[in-house]
Amino acid sequence: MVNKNKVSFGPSIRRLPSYLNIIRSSQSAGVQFISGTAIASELNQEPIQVRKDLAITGIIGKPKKGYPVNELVMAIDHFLGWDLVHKAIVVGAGNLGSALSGYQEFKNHGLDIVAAFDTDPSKIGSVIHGVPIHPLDKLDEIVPRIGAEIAILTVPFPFANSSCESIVKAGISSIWNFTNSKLKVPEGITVWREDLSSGYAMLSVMMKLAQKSAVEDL
Amino acid sequence: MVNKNKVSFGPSIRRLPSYLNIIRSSQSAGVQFISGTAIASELNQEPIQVRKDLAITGIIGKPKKGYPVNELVMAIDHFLGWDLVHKAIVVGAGNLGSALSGYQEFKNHGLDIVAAFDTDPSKIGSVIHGVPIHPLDKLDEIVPRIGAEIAILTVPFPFANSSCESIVKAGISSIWNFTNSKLKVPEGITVWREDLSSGYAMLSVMMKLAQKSAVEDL
DNA sequence: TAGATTGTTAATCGATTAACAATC
DNA sequence: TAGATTGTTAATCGATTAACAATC
Repeated sequence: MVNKNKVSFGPSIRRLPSYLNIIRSSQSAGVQFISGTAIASELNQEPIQVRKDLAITGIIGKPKKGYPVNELVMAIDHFLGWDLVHKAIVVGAGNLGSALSGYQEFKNHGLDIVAAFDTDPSKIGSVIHGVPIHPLDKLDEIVPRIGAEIAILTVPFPFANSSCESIVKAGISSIWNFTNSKLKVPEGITVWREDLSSGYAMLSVMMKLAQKSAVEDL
Repeated sequence: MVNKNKVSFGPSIRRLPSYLNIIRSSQSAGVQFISGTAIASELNQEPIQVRKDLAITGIIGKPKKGYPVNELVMAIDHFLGWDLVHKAIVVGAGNLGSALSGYQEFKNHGLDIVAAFDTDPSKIGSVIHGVPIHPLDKLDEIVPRIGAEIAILTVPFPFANSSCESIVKAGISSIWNFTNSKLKVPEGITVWREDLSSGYAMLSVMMKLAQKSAVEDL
């Protein structure tokens, strides 16, 4: 039971969705085969990296031709678990929660947002992007009924951990955490934290470097 | 001019914002010193990793006591460039754009969202979270006037590259890209892509692994 | 056929972790 | 003082990149 929470090939997994985008658009263009070289050049990457990444999905390409597009799409979808539908709820129906509820793309990846929860009485009862908003204290009752597996957590920071507890208590075992809070969860609960601050940290540092090298270029 | 676009210490930079959160809350609790050990245990990390990460900011700790909280906050803020204010615009004033405009936290990190742009006539002229929405074709005129440096790109996928072109033409050199599109930009433009799909890919694969190990536990 | 592209094996690179003397 | 915590140096680990024979 070692490494229970360690996902190998993290970087490769994170790159697969970009490949899938490109491959899918070749697919709808009616192309039969796509080479790792072509995918790489589209993304400004090295071809060897694309080949290594695709290898983890189990797909086998043909020398000179590339990878069979239809099989490749299926292989990536399956590897990512995107060929299965998971019902999800949004907890915290603010702007971000609304935005995610409306993301058509997620539906193509098997993420089916079926309900949202909030404490604001003015929101409860209304519907955003086809998703009904329920009172937060009905989690226990509604989650088992609708069979939700995933909670998308978009409450304000101070409410993150209490909401998380309610979510776990309601029987959900996977949480996509958009708050800045490091959630304290019992063993067996899967959490992925989407950290916008760290994204801005990267942009900000890159900006500093760009300015510096622009000065050096003078 | 090698490595112009390579940021060293990427993983460390991405972890710094989490540390900053914890250190800031110690700061407001009036604590004078915080140890790497304490930060690590808060985040379920190894202390050595925290020490290594903090070292890149130039801060020096005191054996047995830890790091001086006030100096540490300043060191991280400065290293990340968060001690400077950058004016930003939102391009694409949908739900996600609105959500980001309202993020109070970003303001604390020097990100000042001063305008939004959209093509939808029903949105133009209105104000979200204090941010006025302008017509997209006024980018050229308004960006130089307000001195915006950063564009937060939250348009739907098909409009990503054309919007990006307009943004660059208007004189902006840093783009925070929330679309799924790999942007084609001229040299010297800094882009950070915030990729929600790759986040969901990670969650999804982790869910598969969790189910598998739950079965193995029987 | 000739040559583009594959999968594999090996080399390099960078990040994480370990070990430990220094020290407040 | 004793011991917790630091910064540094070395070891390990994992990811990326290079090299290349196999092949359609």
